[in-house]
Formats: sequence, structure tokens, C-alpha cells
Amino acid sequence: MTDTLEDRPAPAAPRSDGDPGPAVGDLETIVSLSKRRGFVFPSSEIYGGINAVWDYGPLGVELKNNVKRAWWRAMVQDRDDIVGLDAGILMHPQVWVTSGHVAAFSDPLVECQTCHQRFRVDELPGAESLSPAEAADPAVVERLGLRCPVDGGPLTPPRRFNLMLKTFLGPVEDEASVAYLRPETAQGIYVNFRNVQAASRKKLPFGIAQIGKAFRNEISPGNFVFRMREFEQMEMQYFVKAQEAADWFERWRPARRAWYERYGVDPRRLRFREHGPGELAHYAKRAVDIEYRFPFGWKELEGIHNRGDWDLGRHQEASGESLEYFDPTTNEHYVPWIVETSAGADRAAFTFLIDAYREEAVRGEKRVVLAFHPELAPYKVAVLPLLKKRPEIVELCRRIVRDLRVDLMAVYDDTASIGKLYRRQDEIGTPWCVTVDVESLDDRAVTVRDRDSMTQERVPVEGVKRAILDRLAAARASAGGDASGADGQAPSDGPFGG
RNA sequence: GCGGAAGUGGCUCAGUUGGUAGAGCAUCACCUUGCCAAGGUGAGGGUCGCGGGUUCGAGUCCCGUCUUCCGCUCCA
Repeated sequence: MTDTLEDRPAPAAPRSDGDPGPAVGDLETIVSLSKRRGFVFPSSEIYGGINAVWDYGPLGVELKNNVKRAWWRAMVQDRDDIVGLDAGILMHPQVWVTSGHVAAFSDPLVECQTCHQRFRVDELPGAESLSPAEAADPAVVERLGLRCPVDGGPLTPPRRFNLMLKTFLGPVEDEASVAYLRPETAQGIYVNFRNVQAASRKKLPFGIAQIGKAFRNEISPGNFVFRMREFEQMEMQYFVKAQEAADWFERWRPARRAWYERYGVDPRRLRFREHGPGELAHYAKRAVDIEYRFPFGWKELEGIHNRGDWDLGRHQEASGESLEYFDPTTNEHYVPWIVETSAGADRAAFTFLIDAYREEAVRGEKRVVLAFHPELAPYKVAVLPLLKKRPEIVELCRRIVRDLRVDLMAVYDDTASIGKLYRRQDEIGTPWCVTVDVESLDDRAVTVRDRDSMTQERVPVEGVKRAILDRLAAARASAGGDASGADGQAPSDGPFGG
């Protein structure tokens, strides 16, 4: 196994030269557009904003919902080997002790000011015998003359670095009532493993999918919605026999990348990055990131991890409850291994937004287009009158919109000239526009305009919804085929298309 | 959290040596407009991030604070 699976070397400088793929919007442009058109707003802006939290506006919530729906479709709806779950954000505090999240962060740590590595005070040479209280003493570093054990650099006073957000359950705020907002959704799946398996009667290999909020006190949030303190994860935990874990890892890895490509992300801006031995998280036997070339560099979109039996094993041990699976084909009891795909819903939506951004020159004017995959577009169709001084035209528009709304996100707009109306829809990524003109009143037909091909077609009024739905279905079917990895048979059957 | 830069109408910005705010675009209304950001007229919208200080007077100077951006560390 090599240290890296990069498809191509990372660009030395983002964007300017040696640029993989056409230019995408830079961050400022995307942030401006997001706010102006209602995708993303700074949280609590009238009070000066709050760090690392962003709100989704009218278009943003549609985009993000569509992303989550597309993920759920690929993971749950299209498969018979994965089922869904929606666990609580609040969990028994012991969960986080068992998972290692509390232990890793509850003790006072010192940080080397040169290499920035962190250490428990009572693990430093010369400080092994300190009591917890002494180890937390702000003056302990100076008093004992402690230095960084790696490079001898100066150390900060001991501080608590807890990445989990804390709250209290019940009216009394004491130690016994402490609870954490989950820093990852995965644990909700692990502790429900037995319930879900029994209720769904799934046999290995099978998976549990979940979409939900998670919270982290990130040390350095930033880059718009890329790293937030409150964010949403789309995680799927796939439970397998130990011997098959490596195999499944190799199947999920390309399948997950293909999912992004299926919904329009330029393959040249996607790559895999393998975690090196020293980089692996405490739970991981193997980890590969899917990275996207953001305007601020290659960054992680999603992680695929082989977590072994670490999680279920730990929970079994700590809870005293058996989390073993009974394999009816071999009559064996064993703790399954887990192959996890962990994606960020916000990052995915952000990625689709950036990647869809196009600037086109039309007669010297700049035209901004968000070329969303139709399934992700906030609005699927806009109904526009060629002119609005004829009440019959407006009335026909409204009737068409009412009909479309039953099945699709549709919008009516008549507050500008037709060119400008088209332009507005281009800028928010609406794939289709239906235009009603004077002739429509006679021939009962309207014009359907396709944003990507810039083609127009005359369609009878009664057939408009069918035409749009057909186009949507075609877009869904044509892009990427069986990228979800459909049938969930044993690895040897090649469910990912061989 | 540490170092650097910045915060003026929805967006992008201007605002000279401190004298109580402007532009373009956007938005809205009316007229015009008959297929890809046309034009005309008009309107709404900012106590210049927030708090304090200096001053007769601060967007302009000082302090604090919050937020954002760029580097250092971490994850989805």
C-alpha cells in the first residue's frame, strides 16, 4: 500500500497556472453570490455574526435538501442492504467516554509552541507523579521547567482542549448532568447496531445510513461553510465480516467518488488521498479521503475508513452488552468490522455550488450560470410570461405553475423583461424555463428552454409537466449509471459493476 | 489559540489633511418592452461591525471587542 493514491499531483498554486479543469468561482465571489441570491447567510448577522456558523437561505436549504435526498437515494432507497436511522444529537455521556472523545480531550494538555503538538502533562518526563490538580496548575510548566519532549520547544500552560460542545440535561447544572452535543453521528449508529439489525432482520454485509447534525469546537474554523462548529454529516456504517473488510473498503472508495461525479463534479477536481500510518485516527485501520480542489486548496470532502471492530468492541466491553452478530450461514458469533463512509452535507452542497459556477461572456456581458445537476437545483422550473400586459398570459402562467408545484419546485416571475428573467434563473441554476407567449393563447403550446443546451422546444400546455419530469428523470438516469453500487451482494459478486 | 490584513446601503467599492455620507450594480413602482441582463422616470434602503475615548465636531485619530480573510494546527 502506498502513502498516496492521488490521481494527479496537487497544483503548486491554486487557480492560476497548471490549473486542473476550468476555473471555478473564487471564494469571495461564491460568498457574495450566496448571500445575494439567498443560499447562505452569516448566522446572527444583525448582532455582528457568530464565528463558524452559517445559515441556509431559501435557495440554500433547497440545494442542501436535494444533496441529502440524493445521498439518501443512493445509500438507502436504491439498495436493499442499507437501512436508515435518525439517532438523537444527545446521547448517554458514557458513549463519548467509550468512543475516546472524552478521554482524548478532558485532560489538561500543554502545547508545544514550535511544533504545536499537544501532550498530557502527567506523561511528560519529570511530571509523571503529578496529581490531576497539580497537572492542571497553570504554573506547572514553569515550576518544573517542562519542555516539549519532541523538539524541546517551549510549552503553553496546561489547558483543556475539548472539541465537544457541552450542555446540561435537567435544571441543575452540575457534573452529573453534563451531556455533550455529538461530535460525530457515527456513535448513534454503533449503539443502535443491535436494535437495527434485529428490527430490519438484515444479514451481513449490511449498512446503516444516517444524516444529522454534529458539533465541534473547532480550533480554527473558516473557509465559509467548509469548517463550521455546527455541521451536518451523511454517514454510512457498513458492517462486514473481518475477512471481507478490506474488500469492501476497495468497493466503497470508488463508489463514493463516483457519486460526486454523477452529480456533476468535475473529475479533475476530485482525488483520493490515503492517510499515512502516523496520520490515522485512533479508531482507523485504514483511511482514504476524497478530496476536492476548493478555491483554497485540496481539502477533504469525505472519508472512507476501515474502523475494524474498534467501535463495537469498545461499546460491547464498556456496556457489558453483547454486540456480536450471529452468522446463520456458519453458526458463528462475532463482532462485525465496520467500513465507514463519512461525508459532510455542508461540504457536499458547497462543492456542488462551487463546481457549478460558470462565467460566460454573452455579447460582452458577463453571465453567471450555476450549472447544477437538475436533481440538485433549488428550482427545477420557472414559468415566465413573454409579456405581462395580457392578463390571459399571466393567468395561463399561473395555472401552469400551480400544476407544476404539485410535483416540483417551480417559480413564477414577471418582474422584468424576458431576457432578464432568463438571466436570473441561470444565476440560481434553474435548469428549465417555461415561457408563455401570445401564440400560446391560440395554439395552447409553450416554450421549454433548457439552460445547459440553450435549446428551446415547443410543448403543449397539457404536456408541460410531463416534459419537465421526463427531462428530470433523464438527467438522473443518464449521469453516471450505477454509481451507487446497487445490489449489495457479497464482494465476489461485484455489486459495483465489476 | 498565535501572527498579518480588513470591516461604509443587498453586492462591489469611493469618501481627500477629522466638519455629521456617495457611485455602479441589485431591489421596487410606473411607462416602455414580443425570446436571452434594452430604455425612461421615480422610489426605498446606511446612526459607516459593536462599545468606549479624544475633540466644538469622527466613517476619518486612540483603546477595547466581535466578525471575516491569509498563514500555523484539526476534522466532515
